[in-house]
Amino acid sequence: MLRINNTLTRKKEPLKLQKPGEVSLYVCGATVYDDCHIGHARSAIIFDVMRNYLEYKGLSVRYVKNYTDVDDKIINRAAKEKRTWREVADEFIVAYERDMRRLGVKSPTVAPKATDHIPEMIQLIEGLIKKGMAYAVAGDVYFEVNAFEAYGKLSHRNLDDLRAGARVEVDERKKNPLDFALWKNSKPGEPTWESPWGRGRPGWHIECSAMGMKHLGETFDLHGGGEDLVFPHHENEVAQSEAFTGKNFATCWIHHSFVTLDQEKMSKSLGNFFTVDQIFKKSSQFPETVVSEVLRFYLLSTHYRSPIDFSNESLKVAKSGLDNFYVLFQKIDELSVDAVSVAEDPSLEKYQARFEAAMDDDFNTARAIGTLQELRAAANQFLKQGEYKEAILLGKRLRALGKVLGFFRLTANNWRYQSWELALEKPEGRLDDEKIQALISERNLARQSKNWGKSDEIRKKLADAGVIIEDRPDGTTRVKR
RNA sequence: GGCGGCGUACCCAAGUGGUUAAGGGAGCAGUCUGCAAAACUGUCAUUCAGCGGUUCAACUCCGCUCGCCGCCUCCA
Repeated sequence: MLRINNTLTRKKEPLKLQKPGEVSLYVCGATVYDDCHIGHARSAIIFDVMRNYLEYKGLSVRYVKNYTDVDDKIINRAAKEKRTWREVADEFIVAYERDMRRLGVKSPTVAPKATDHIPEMIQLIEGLIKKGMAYAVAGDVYFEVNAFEAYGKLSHRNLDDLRAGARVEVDERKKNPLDFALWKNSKPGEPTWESPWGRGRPGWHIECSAMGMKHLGETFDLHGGGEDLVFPHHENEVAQSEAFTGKNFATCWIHHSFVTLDQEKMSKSLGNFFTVDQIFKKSSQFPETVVSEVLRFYLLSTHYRSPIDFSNESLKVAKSGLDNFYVLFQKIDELSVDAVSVAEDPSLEKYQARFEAAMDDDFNTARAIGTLQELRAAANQFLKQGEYKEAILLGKRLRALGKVLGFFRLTANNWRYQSWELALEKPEGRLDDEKIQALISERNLARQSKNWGKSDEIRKKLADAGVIIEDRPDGTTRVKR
């Protein structure tokens, strides 16, 4: 049974669904004002894996991940670059989608944009005013936190503790300094829409409530995002949504931890981040799928609620971990045994069971990867012992389970075996298949005449071009690029 | 100041109130090999930041200390 850590209760709870067999999942996506960095990649990959696993378990997942395309940062960037806010937002939506594609992240069921939901937001705000939960002041509308008695239940804080004013600018027009804007009177040059309170634009939190309710209904099973969104973003979403509907906004809240750099949170404001695009550009001699799997392997090798430190060394380790799997696949591919004729062997079920037990325990991908590695070792043992059918079966199972995590999307032939250090060096002249084969034939002739000097020279030449060769016992040569 | 998290071998990282503390990387030894690589085998924490307490039994529960980090302002 799948259990998930719920921020609301701070406990692992069994997944509870409103409709059997169907999961509604809402994730706060990106505010599109810049390229996304590894931290965003972590978020996207974690929820992609959760979604995959839910589907693997036979559930149908309706996954909504939004774009916040109206926001101060977008407006500021546009002003700085003398462009329209729309141009900026569109540019980074395209960039985000490009990065998701490269990362192998599947598209959500719906990817709504905030600006396509202005009428829904206005409706929500009007409802809140009518209920006495919000008030308008000179073109702005604020949510009144004192009117919502459960305020703080998600982030486990109470209004007294929050001691407003400590870090928030006090606005005399607010009844409570923690009251937050649902609607903002806009200044000249800013995006604006007609509203009952004059021309203006939405506040930060309301878009998620509006989009979520529209695409998933008033209550969703799962709502996720980064740890830093717990307060105030998600707390405010809970307040405004539940004040409006009188129902729970989400049954279970999932929050993941950060990617750090030298132990410090990677963030735009600190400037200590690597963008996804940078990583792909820096390692352009590897096919994108290879880089993508390396990033995934690295990001999933730590549980999602623990911070993970980013370094080239970690990527190197992830790369060699994947190499070992692909070497196995390559060896299995070389077998002449017909896989189709191989019957399932129930004794191999245990590996799958362990994988599932790990994933059922709050999506413990680190442990799940451990079970894949055990499975790999077992398959290698079978190969060593000449039990090819068992090896093939395990290989198939390995690929199937790896798929849930987004691994093994390549054939063994298309994987690249160079170690990760090469990724940060300039690309060497590449050899095409024909040249490689010619060199190998030449080397094999040299080997036959025991001309080891020449043989090693050719090996070196191939290695310099990024081609690794291994001699098999039968005298043939395995090529690893 | 308030709330929360973390500290496991050289590195990364799981984990449990009680027979062997996953797995990976690196290292070392061996099998194999012209060499190399891969794979396989063995080895690599009597110990889980420190100190107390609860318990028949704790690394796992409680308290304190030290260190690191996050949120309380935009942030995945």
